[in-house]
Amino acid sequence: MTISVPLTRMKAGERRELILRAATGVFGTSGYVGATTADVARAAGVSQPYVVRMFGTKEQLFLEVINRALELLLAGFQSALDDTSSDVALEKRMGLAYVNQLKEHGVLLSLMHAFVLGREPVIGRAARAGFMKVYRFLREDAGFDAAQVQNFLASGMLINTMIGLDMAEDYDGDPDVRELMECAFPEKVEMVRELARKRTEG
Amino acid sequence: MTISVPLTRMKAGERRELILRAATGVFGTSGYVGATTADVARAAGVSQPYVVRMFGTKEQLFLEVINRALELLLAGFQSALDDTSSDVALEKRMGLAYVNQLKEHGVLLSLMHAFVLGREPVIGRAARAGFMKVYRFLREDAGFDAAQVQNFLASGMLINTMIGLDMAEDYDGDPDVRELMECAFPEKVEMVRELARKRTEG
DNA sequence: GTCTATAGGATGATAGAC
DNA sequence: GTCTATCATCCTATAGAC
Repeated sequence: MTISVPLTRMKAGERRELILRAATGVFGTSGYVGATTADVARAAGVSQPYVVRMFGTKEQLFLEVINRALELLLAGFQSALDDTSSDVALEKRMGLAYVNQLKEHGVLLSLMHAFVLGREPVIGRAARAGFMKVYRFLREDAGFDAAQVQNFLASGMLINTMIGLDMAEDYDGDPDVRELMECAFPEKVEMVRELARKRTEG
Repeated sequence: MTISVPLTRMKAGERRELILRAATGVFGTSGYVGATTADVARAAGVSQPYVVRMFGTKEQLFLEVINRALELLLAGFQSALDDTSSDVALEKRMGLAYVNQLKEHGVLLSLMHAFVLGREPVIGRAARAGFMKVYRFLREDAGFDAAQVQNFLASGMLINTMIGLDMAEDYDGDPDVRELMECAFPEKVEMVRELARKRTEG
């Protein structure tokens, strides 16, 4: 009698997280429509039907991806809020928390893709609700005033855009791009460029 | 002998502009991947194969759409730059020129969709080049300093995001949304809401 | 829990008539 | 210049075995 359990078996919860991470990267790169469930499956090392089986539909998978991204983002903000040890201003700590989300590719970009699909009935509603959740966290929990929130979110959207553009591809080292990025996220430019380099090589 | 020319005939140049306008709206709503050539054809009142015939591929059509959008945007900026009659500050005039592009649906959103597709080989390159064109116009022609450009572009990306989210759909009249939008484009909130209303009704 | 096979639907693009 | 018909591809989702 041989062991019939495949070596690749694991608990559903673990696979779920694995697939969600993979999906985050894929949706971040290709967007909701452009990403295929087969892309996600390949990235996660499972079969395409399994992805669908586990999440029901591609749409539901995407919703879980952006909900997870929101949780990560708000958790990062909450940590920045709680960390009163450093003497760095709150606004700056929050900015760093935002940029730190770039460590996992697709977290911010998946959200960005959702944010420009407001006319999709289901995704649009979720995207608006998610955006407002962030807004209210900044306004209420973090205590930002209206101008601060606007500034903060605007910078965030510019960062998203430049990451989405994949600026490092054609303009790595371009002084104009460098100037723009330093303005948008000083102290973090090196980290961003390094991430881009790592991807190009890997 | 009867007239065999269909009533719908027109010169290619006119149809071209007609289709480009329609495509701008469709791509703005659904994004590059989500928009279909059939959607564009329907919006333009022509057949789907005709759209493909005229532009070669969907990709080339999209490239023409974003190039046209860039031309409109830069032309608007140039006008704001030339108009020295008013005593409004240049930065503000440029901001109004930006928001005025909302009058044609899809101009800003098509660009935004392109901006988050940096990893698409062809579209990504065009998107980066277009973004840098705007950047250099602001920096050199308009004479903005680094911080001004960063601020201006950040506000622009936030505006794009809120338009893309279609905020008016669920949050029309919400005081939080109103506050955020007034911050982002004062004097223009009414115009934007009116456009949203017109769409909902029409 | 995970896979293979495949159905079913949409979509980009071509062929060819008028 | 514009349309109808149609092909080939791709992709989501289902069925069912192990």
